[in-house]
Amino acid sequence: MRDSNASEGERVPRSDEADNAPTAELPAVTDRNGPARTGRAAPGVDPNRVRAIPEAAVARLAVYLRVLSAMAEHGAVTVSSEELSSASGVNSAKLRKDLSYVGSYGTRGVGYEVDVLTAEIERVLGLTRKQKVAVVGIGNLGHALANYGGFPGRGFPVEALFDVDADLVGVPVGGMPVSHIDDIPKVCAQRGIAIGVIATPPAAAQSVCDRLVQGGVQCILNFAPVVLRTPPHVEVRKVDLAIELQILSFHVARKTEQRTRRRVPAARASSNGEVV
Amino acid sequence: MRDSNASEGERVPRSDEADNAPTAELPAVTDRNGPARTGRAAPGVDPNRVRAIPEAAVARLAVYLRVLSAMAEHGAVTVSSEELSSASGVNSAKLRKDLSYVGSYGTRGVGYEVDVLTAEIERVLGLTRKQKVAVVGIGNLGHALANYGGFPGRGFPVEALFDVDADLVGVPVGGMPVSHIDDIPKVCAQRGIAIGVIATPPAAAQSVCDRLVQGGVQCILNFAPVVLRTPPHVEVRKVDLAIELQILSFHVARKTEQRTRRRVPAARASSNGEVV
DNA sequence: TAGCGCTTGTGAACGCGTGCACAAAATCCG
DNA sequence: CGGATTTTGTGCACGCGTTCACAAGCGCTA
Ligand SMILES: NC(=O)c1ccc[n+]([C@@H]2O[C@H](COP(=O)([O-])OP(=O)(O)OC[C@H]3O[C@@H](n4cnc5c(N)ncnc54)[C@H](O)[C@@H]3O)[C@@H](O)[C@H]2O)c1
Ligand SMILES: NC(=O)c1ccc[n+]([C@@H]2O[C@H](COP(=O)([O-])OP(=O)(O)OC[C@H]3O[C@@H](n4cnc5c(N)ncnc54)[C@H](O)[C@@H]3O)[C@@H](O)[C@H]2O)c1
Repeated sequence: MRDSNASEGERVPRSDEADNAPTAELPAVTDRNGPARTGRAAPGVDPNRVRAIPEAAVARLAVYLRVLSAMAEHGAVTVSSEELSSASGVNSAKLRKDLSYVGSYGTRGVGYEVDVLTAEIERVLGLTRKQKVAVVGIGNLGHALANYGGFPGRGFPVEALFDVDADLVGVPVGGMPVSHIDDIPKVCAQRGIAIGVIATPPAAAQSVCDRLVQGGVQCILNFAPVVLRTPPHVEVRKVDLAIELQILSFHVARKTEQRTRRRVPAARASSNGEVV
Repeated sequence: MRDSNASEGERVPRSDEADNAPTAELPAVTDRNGPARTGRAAPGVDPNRVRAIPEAAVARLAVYLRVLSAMAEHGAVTVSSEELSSASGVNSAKLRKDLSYVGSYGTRGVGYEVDVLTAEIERVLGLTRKQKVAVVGIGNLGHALANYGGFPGRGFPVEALFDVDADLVGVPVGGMPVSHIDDIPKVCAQRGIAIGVIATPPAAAQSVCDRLVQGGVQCILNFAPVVLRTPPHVEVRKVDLAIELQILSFHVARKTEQRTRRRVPAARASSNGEVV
């Protein structure tokens, strides 16, 4: 996904390490290792195993978390891998493999305790500490993001808003006044903001990104359809809706093409000889 | 990469065909979304198969398209794989491999003609025919989507809006009046809408999805944080912003954990001698 | 307590995507 | 006109993620 949106993780290294960089693409996901704190790594497990969690698995763990929380609200106490996987839309073997990255918190013959599993996934995903979010570009999309209750509700309080528009500065949006983009570095550093969301026009995105980095922001979620250049330590994820639509469009085209081909058996051959 | 988005189209097959689902995702990647080739996922060997383009490659092709269009505006006539790849944030070998799925339209020693390459990628992605889009749920997000010029501008005209709210029905948003969700099947079928975008509250998403499918929609872009169940022929991609934030949060956690461990030299060395 | 049925956890195989490295092709230039 | 130069296109190898299949483990029951 994957990604991403799967599909994804397209970070461009800044200038210096420009060309031969192995970089980007699946930026070396993890190596968390076992015990650390919080407790007993599963008994009998290789003591100092350094395990990397595939990014795709991280994305799915977040889905499991959402499903688990819905199940908990519904009163469920335990859940089997079969139930959880079908509710999450994945294969049960894959689910168990994903959970094995988290640790061994299931009971054979029974399943998983919903609250335990929830807590452990949250621990691994680093959700025990709330990450503060700043939104830059309070236009159509920025307004929606600022008003959205789903972020604070999931441990991502929106603690700063920025725009360049003088008419917007000072105006409260979603209960938070908009600041000017010149203050991005200062405000982000002061408030300890970890995640920056860019919802500005594409032309402004890179400069906004630079200021966020300057302010100590560690991750960026980018809605502007441009490739951002960042230093290696900053993680970037992009959400490009036009690309999503184009991927869907591709599938439509493929399907209708197949259907047409089936109806008209004598299709032409393309230049490279393959049947089209 | 999903992630992304994934990526990562997590479609759950409707009841009947339970396990062998092609899945697709990543997010992603993308990532974005994820794996699963675009060719027929048929278990049997399809002899004269359509060239299967990896979904990740499709996502990147869409990026190349955007970059190419920017280059064309800038007056570029030809472009080398090196230029295009660095502007797109990918490895040049990968870019050439991606383009090879499209065909051989480059000139060795020179590069690619911008307009030719653009046209060929558009052809492969099925962008030669405009795909009509409907947006359901004209709230915060739906408003932003309906007002967004980037969709029509890229060949995805928004041709219908729907909401359940009686106060909204009939009101024009972004130049298009809102219809009632009960009319989804009828209107979608009439106007030949291919892509449905779901921006309703999670609880309403599945029923909206069902109606879109009923109206003949072939693809769905889902913003509601729920797993949609659809018949096998309907392609679903999800955009879950909370999951994006959680993935970023995971990276933050990993980094700070590493940093902490490094500061506390009591850390053990792993068996293979590498510093942990 | 022993046996049985159920579910977890994971080793191992497989398949796919990525990156490397180079031959092929086309242009440039002397 | 032939060699040097540039850049494409791709065969191949490697590594990661997915999937299978099953042993290990736990609770229940007799
Ligand atoms: N609206 C959507 O549904 C949608 C969908 C996909 C992508 N996007 C992308 O998201 C971004 C925002 O879209 P939008 O529809 O909200 O645009 P918008 O024009 O409504 O809002 C942009 C906002 O950014 C502000 N801005 C302009 N320059 C700025 C700068 N240098 N620093 C800070 N703020 C600045 C503007 O004042 C405005 O408030 C765009 O890049 C767009 O391509 C939007
Ligand atoms: N706003 C964001 O930035 C954001 C971010 C991430 C995810 N989302 C998700 O996107 C979806 C929409 O978010 P929003 O902020 O726009 O919500 P919203 O409450 O502002 O808007 C929801 C709209 O859907 C309409 N609606 C309710 N039930 C409906 C039904 N059965 N059929 C059709 N329409 C119906 C409502 O009338 C309303 O207009 C939600 O699922 C939310 O979780 C939103």
